[in-house]
Amino acid sequence: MREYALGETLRSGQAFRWRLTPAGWEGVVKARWVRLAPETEGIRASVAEPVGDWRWLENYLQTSVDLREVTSTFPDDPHMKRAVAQCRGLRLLRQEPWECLATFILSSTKQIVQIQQIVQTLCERFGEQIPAPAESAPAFAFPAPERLAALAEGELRACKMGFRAPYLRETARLVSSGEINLHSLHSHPVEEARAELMRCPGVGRKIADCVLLFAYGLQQAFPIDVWILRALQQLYFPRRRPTPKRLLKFTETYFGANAGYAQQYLFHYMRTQNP
DNA sequence: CTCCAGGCGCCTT
DNA sequence: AAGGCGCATGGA
Repeated sequence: MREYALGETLRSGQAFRWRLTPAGWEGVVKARWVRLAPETEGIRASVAEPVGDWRWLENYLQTSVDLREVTSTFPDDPHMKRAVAQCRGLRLLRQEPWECLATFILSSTKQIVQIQQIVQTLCERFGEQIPAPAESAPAFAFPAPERLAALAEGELRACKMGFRAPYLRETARLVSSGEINLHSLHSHPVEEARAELMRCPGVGRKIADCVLLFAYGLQQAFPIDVWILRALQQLYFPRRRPTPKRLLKFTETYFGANAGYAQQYLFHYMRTQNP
């Protein structure tokens, strides 16, 4: 593994369950409690129970991705150069599809801190408790779709998710019933996979693209949220205001083979720039 | 107080 | 097709 900006990656708005403690970043991956701490050579990982095979974590963290190779495919313009300089070591995680889909349904018109709070409450109330060190806070798996589908809407609303509650509940039902199969999306063309995700209520183009990128690693996905919209308009279209359709076409052609990665660098660049 | 947040669904033109 | 608006909730 080469450079890895662990803290930047874990709190860059991709995943919402990582908390910084004096001992490191604590979170849950594939129903396992994990603590991560950066070291001079790599990342030190602690778990609650012994594991022999670490591929689940290497895959989640995407440690084997060569970032220089990725960023070398970015367009050669001053904005991307600055973004790359500012985001050195930033990576895309590879998350579990269900958790990613559910948490991004909860993300609409919410600030990242708020999303984290909602997700934490949801997991504490409805997730299975999992082994964690005694000195650590109790840990919970992300609730299975079956569990959320069986809840009353009011139980979800009590987690402060507001109007997103019926969206999450119905999506949980679609997934748990098998009407939508998240495991089969890997083998579909990206347009089909996107359309399938968008069958879920509360999932439009932006959230579908987040799931395609953050859970399936599809680099053709380029989520356009308010931050990216501002970035594109300010950096690439300072004079004219292109239509959303035109803007989408631009992102599909301009950012290259790792467009999804470029999007995450732009997002983080915009959010960490001047106030 | 108002404005906005990693949007979406639905209703008008 | 394109634009406007309401939706819960909380922070700035």
